[in-house]
Amino acid sequence: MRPSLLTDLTAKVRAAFVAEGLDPAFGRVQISDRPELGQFQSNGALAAAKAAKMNPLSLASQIQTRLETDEWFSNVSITGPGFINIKLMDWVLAQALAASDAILAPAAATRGKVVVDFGGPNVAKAMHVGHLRSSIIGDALQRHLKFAGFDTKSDVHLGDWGKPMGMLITEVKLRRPELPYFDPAFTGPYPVEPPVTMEDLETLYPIAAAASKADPVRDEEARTATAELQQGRAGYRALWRHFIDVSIAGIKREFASLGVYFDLWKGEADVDPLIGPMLTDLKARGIAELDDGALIVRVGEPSDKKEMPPLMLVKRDGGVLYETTDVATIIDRVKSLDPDLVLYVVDQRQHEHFEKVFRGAIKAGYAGKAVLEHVGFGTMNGADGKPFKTRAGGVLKLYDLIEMAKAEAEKRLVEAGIGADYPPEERATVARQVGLAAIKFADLSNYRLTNYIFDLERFTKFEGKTGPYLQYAAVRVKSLLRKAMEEQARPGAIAITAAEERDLALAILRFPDALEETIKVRAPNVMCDYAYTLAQRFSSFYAAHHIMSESDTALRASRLALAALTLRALETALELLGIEVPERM
RNA sequence: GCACCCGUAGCUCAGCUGGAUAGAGCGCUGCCCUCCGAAGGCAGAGGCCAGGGGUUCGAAUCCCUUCGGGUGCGCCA
Repeated sequence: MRPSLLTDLTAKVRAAFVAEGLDPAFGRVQISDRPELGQFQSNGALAAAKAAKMNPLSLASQIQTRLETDEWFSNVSITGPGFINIKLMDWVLAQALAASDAILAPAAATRGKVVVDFGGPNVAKAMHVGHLRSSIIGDALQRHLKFAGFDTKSDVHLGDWGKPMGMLITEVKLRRPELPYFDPAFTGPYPVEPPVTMEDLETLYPIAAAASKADPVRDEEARTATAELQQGRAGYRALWRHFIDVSIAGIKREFASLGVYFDLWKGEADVDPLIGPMLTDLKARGIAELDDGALIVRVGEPSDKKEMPPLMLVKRDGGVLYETTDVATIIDRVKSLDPDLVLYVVDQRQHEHFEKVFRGAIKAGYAGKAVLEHVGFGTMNGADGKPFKTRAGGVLKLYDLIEMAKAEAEKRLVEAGIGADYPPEERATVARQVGLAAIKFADLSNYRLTNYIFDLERFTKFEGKTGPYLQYAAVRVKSLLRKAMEEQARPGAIAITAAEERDLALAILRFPDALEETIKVRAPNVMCDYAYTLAQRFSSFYAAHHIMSESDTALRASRLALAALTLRALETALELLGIEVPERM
């Protein structure tokens, strides 16, 4: 973990507690709730006094006496029942800022290996708003993990092996039975040209799904086709391969337009070869058992508040499920990557599924040293509070959502009179960056488990707590620094003198704490808050002190340096959230 | 029925490893551009933290319970 001002302070206060013969855990320091009393506070004396049956005020006083000898502190006071308030010398802030390069730079990968499983697009299905949260949150988390020094591998985990594949095969068969893929006597080679386009698949899938739901005969056909595909029927495999290839091309485009990156493009089908041996192994060791024709693993534990259904590996009809591929994927990842942690950024509604898979994998000894963790999230709802739908009641495609956001951003730019003189390409780029920032920040700034209401008009507003506001704040600093450059005004040594500088410095220096907290709770809204507070503090500073007209050149140089550092911290935070900052807007 | 998530300002949301006077944005009121980008800043009004019990010196935070909303519960993903 990278050190921060807060961790340094905690170390000092801990030392004071230890010197009093108390547990260092009591020395935890936090940002003060009462800024007029101090910049930081420690409430440890209260808890420590309780544990040691001491008087909290006299204990706090002893800690105070020890802390007062430290040259870092300009003031250590006690208020209330024993709160310790701390103010730092301004030179401590200046010194920390001078050394802040270390806290704002990415760390070398020394903290272990993490696999982040997110996105989860399905073959043949257009990506829709349901994929948005997983993609945005997962991407933000992988960026944070990489930056903080974890060897991180993201995997899109394509949905390419379940019953939807069987449904599609039967739908194509119904429409074009003459194709060689359906002729059992055909010995190949099968055509190289795909018989369907991405658009075809997107049309066919909902039809096939509806048919399956409405007609038990069709459903049975789909089930059979899925089983035959999984058992290796050549024509089906060849046709399925086309589905995959056509789909992946489209899916890659979608993720690229979102600015979301994956290290690995694996799918459920990739672990198919592992499934047979895995089932054999589980049966041989008596971990899996037959129950009513299906192969299951009982994963209930005595401590369960309610009965946990078993992990189902093979259905009565011989088909496997995503539970099966998920367990096999753990085997695959442990074998190829041997991670310390695997994060599954998937809708909270699948929580029980993951609980079963994790228990099964651990019971079978497949997880290696990896901690398996489901990072769930809530739904994105429409204005009515129900999961987001288009006006027509359908599912909104991700592509269309992005287009809407771009158009809305464009509208705002026109309203604000920005970019009228920009070249068309730059205008389009800025509209895209602003639209994406609006969507991403709105999504990420809510705690991931809460359901939130999607309101594009509100998200794209340039005022208030929005992505575009943060971009604006960063762009404004860039503009200031450009102007300084033109006027040959150079940044210099930072000296903290004014209240707004102090507040801004403290905000910048909180970056490592925001980073670590985001990772610890796997929740990017922490970093969103950091970025927003930082931008606000800068705005206050900027409004209170006119920099370029400052006649004291040392002071001007200091303030320029503070502005430059703010920009660096803000851009870094936004980058971790997957938000781009234009040069101007 | 059982389990999980949630209920905080008019609206949208933070805060939840217990700590002082519960925060932000929008909206509302009033100020601030002859000066670096006002998409901004400053100040203000607005809350029995769903209700009720309990633990504690101290509860929005932990426990129990009621009500209200969402989700899930063996052969879909």
